[in-house]
Amino acid sequence: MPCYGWAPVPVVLNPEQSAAVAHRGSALLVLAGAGTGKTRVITHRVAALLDEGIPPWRILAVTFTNKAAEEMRARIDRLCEGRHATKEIWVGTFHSICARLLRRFGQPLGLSPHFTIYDTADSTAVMTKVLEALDVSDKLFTPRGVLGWIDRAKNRGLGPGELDALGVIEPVRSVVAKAFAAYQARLLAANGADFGDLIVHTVALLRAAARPRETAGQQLAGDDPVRALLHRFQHVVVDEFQDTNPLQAELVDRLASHAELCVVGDDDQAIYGWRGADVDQILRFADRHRGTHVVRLEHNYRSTGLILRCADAVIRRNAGRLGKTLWTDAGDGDPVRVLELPGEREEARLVAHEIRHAIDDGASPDQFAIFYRTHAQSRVLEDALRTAGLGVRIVGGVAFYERAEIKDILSYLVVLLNPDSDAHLGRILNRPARGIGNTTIDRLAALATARGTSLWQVLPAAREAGLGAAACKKIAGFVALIEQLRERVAALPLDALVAEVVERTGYRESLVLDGDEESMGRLENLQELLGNTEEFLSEHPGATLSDWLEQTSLVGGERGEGPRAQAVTMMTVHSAKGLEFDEVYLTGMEERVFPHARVLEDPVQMEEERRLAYVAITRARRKLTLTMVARRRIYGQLQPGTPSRFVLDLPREALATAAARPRPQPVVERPAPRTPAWNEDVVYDAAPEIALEPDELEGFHAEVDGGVALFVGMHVRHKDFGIGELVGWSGAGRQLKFNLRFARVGLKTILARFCEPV
DNA sequence: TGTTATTGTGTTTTT
DNA sequence: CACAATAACA
Repeated sequence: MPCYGWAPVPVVLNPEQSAAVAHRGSALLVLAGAGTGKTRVITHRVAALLDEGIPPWRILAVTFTNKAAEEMRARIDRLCEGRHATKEIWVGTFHSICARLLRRFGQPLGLSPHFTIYDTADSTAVMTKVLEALDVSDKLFTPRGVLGWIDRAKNRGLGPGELDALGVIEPVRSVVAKAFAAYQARLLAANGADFGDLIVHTVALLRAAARPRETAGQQLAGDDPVRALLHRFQHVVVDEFQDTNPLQAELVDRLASHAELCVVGDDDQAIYGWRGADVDQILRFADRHRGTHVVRLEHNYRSTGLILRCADAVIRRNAGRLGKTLWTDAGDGDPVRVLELPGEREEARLVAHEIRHAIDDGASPDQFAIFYRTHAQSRVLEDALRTAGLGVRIVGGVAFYERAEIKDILSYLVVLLNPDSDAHLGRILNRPARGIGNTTIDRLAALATARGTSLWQVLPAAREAGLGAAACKKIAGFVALIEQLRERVAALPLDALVAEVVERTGYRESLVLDGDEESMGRLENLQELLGNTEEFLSEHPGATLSDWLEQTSLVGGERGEGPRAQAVTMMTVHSAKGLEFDEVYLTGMEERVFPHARVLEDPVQMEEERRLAYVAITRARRKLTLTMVARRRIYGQLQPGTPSRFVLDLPREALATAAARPRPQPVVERPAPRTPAWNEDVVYDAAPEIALEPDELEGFHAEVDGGVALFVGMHVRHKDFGIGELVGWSGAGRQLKFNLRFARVGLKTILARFCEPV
């Protein structure tokens, strides 16, 4: 992830940052507010360690997202400028680091080096089979629900027999326990691991290696490489520590068992509680590590004063926080805007329209970001941006890699490396249709179960499964196809291999023969997959199939074409964590959207939602616009929208108003020095004094006349006066009047029908 | 056995 | 409203 535009970051580290960089000799906890130079501290710390002579391979840096890992590596490289072999530093996400370790050392656990990482869809497919076999009510036990319990168990390091700790009540507990065990057995037999397993298995390895040798078994004795791993790292740095779950915390502790540990985090940005993350990890860190040194970073270098005021107004209403207050010396900056529009199309058009104009005036597209709470909101926005001729880059999104045709081809690729992966083999056996029907597959699966082997193993024995000659012939053809392709894996470069799979399996041909619109779309998607593969190969020369599969399962994707600098970025607020942009549009600021309908009843989740809003606001450097709509389509039904409580929490003097009220001066003031709240009782901020009443928002309402969304600040052309800025309006229809400010003639009130939108 | 129509069904967020 | 799972068809 590049650095977006300018940043008013001082050349020299401030005293707190320096302290965090320089501290040695005990565990270090850096409590770093948004935009306070957290990544800077980490990268400088790593660079300093290298300068002190620590070998790069003895340093480990862990992040949560691949974007963060990429950026961190890039910044370390830049800082070290060829002075050190930075390639040898281990930088990665929890999951990628664990996958790497398991490929190398996972054999004792039953994982071969080419084990398959199961994504959510793969796991669901397996669990569906498991529940069918258990013959339990599929109303009461959905694959998703059971997997949810299993995931929660894994996040806390619990096995099928330890579900009590989760507080699962009885009929559920025993069913989940059975399903859990059966699911793990299937995954292991298929040489597969789901996301949670990556951590679970790695911790198991490290636990075993840490035990005294006599109990650890033969193969772990002596020059055990895993044991060596425990001594490998001298320094471990963990970013976004507030989002670790208990098992990940154990993983960190073990990897750092002979290292100095530095964790960086912000309790106000903990937004992954639903995934098992537990802020307690950060709260209890000092208890687990004696002599922990704590550094707090509160000086914000990212955002302007009024943006920070808004952020503070939102987050201060949370009770359970350590209580930081960000401050800046950057000045107020532009007021934050709140705009209401009639519907989501208008909302999208407004955003597109404004960005279009800014770009026409010379702004760079990558300065802009559009955030939303859920992916479902992205579609309308994407359409509007494309209509406005803007390049779009969508992070995550209605995942490209989850589309049927993509999953099919990727399943072929998985099978080429790991034919025992039943879930993937079962998926492609008859895709494209080659006359291997469900009954055939069911019988083969039954035989595999009876023999305790994988599906692939029984394919040559199709006859013994009671199948007719025709079916056997087709199976044999399929086996031959896969085996031919397997021979090509080592022979072809990655992109050629993928192309060959699309071709030789007859997949492309079947789509071409179909010829309808949908199939054409699928063909395009396959083309895009090929493009992504080529891009990956050029970024990672010599990458193997294994590398590519890991990338697709762990990294997910970005959608959009063209160079990044030419595109506006769209993403969920969750994906935005850790990033920053000059100008941010935060859309869908309505109750039931953000905060999401599902959290309204639960105060704990509501606090997380509030932190999410805080994260969103603090991404903006210079300009922040919040939009909300009067009516939104949910479930295909028009639903009235009410302003988000987070909007109502904003201090009115930080907002742009229709009446262009004189702007007050106060920035967030430097807070009085406070004794560190660390490990004491939580500090509660004083009650907020200013907040918006719902009716105060009226001045912001935008309206639509003739299909054009109106909003304060938009530009309008008049044939005599030229271009003017809209400062307000009155009336409606033919009587709609604009209050406009023109550069030459100043303020004018003009009938709207004499003006046209620019 | 494979394709198509219909009826449910359900939606946060991610590695 | 979309999409998936099911039912009815060819």
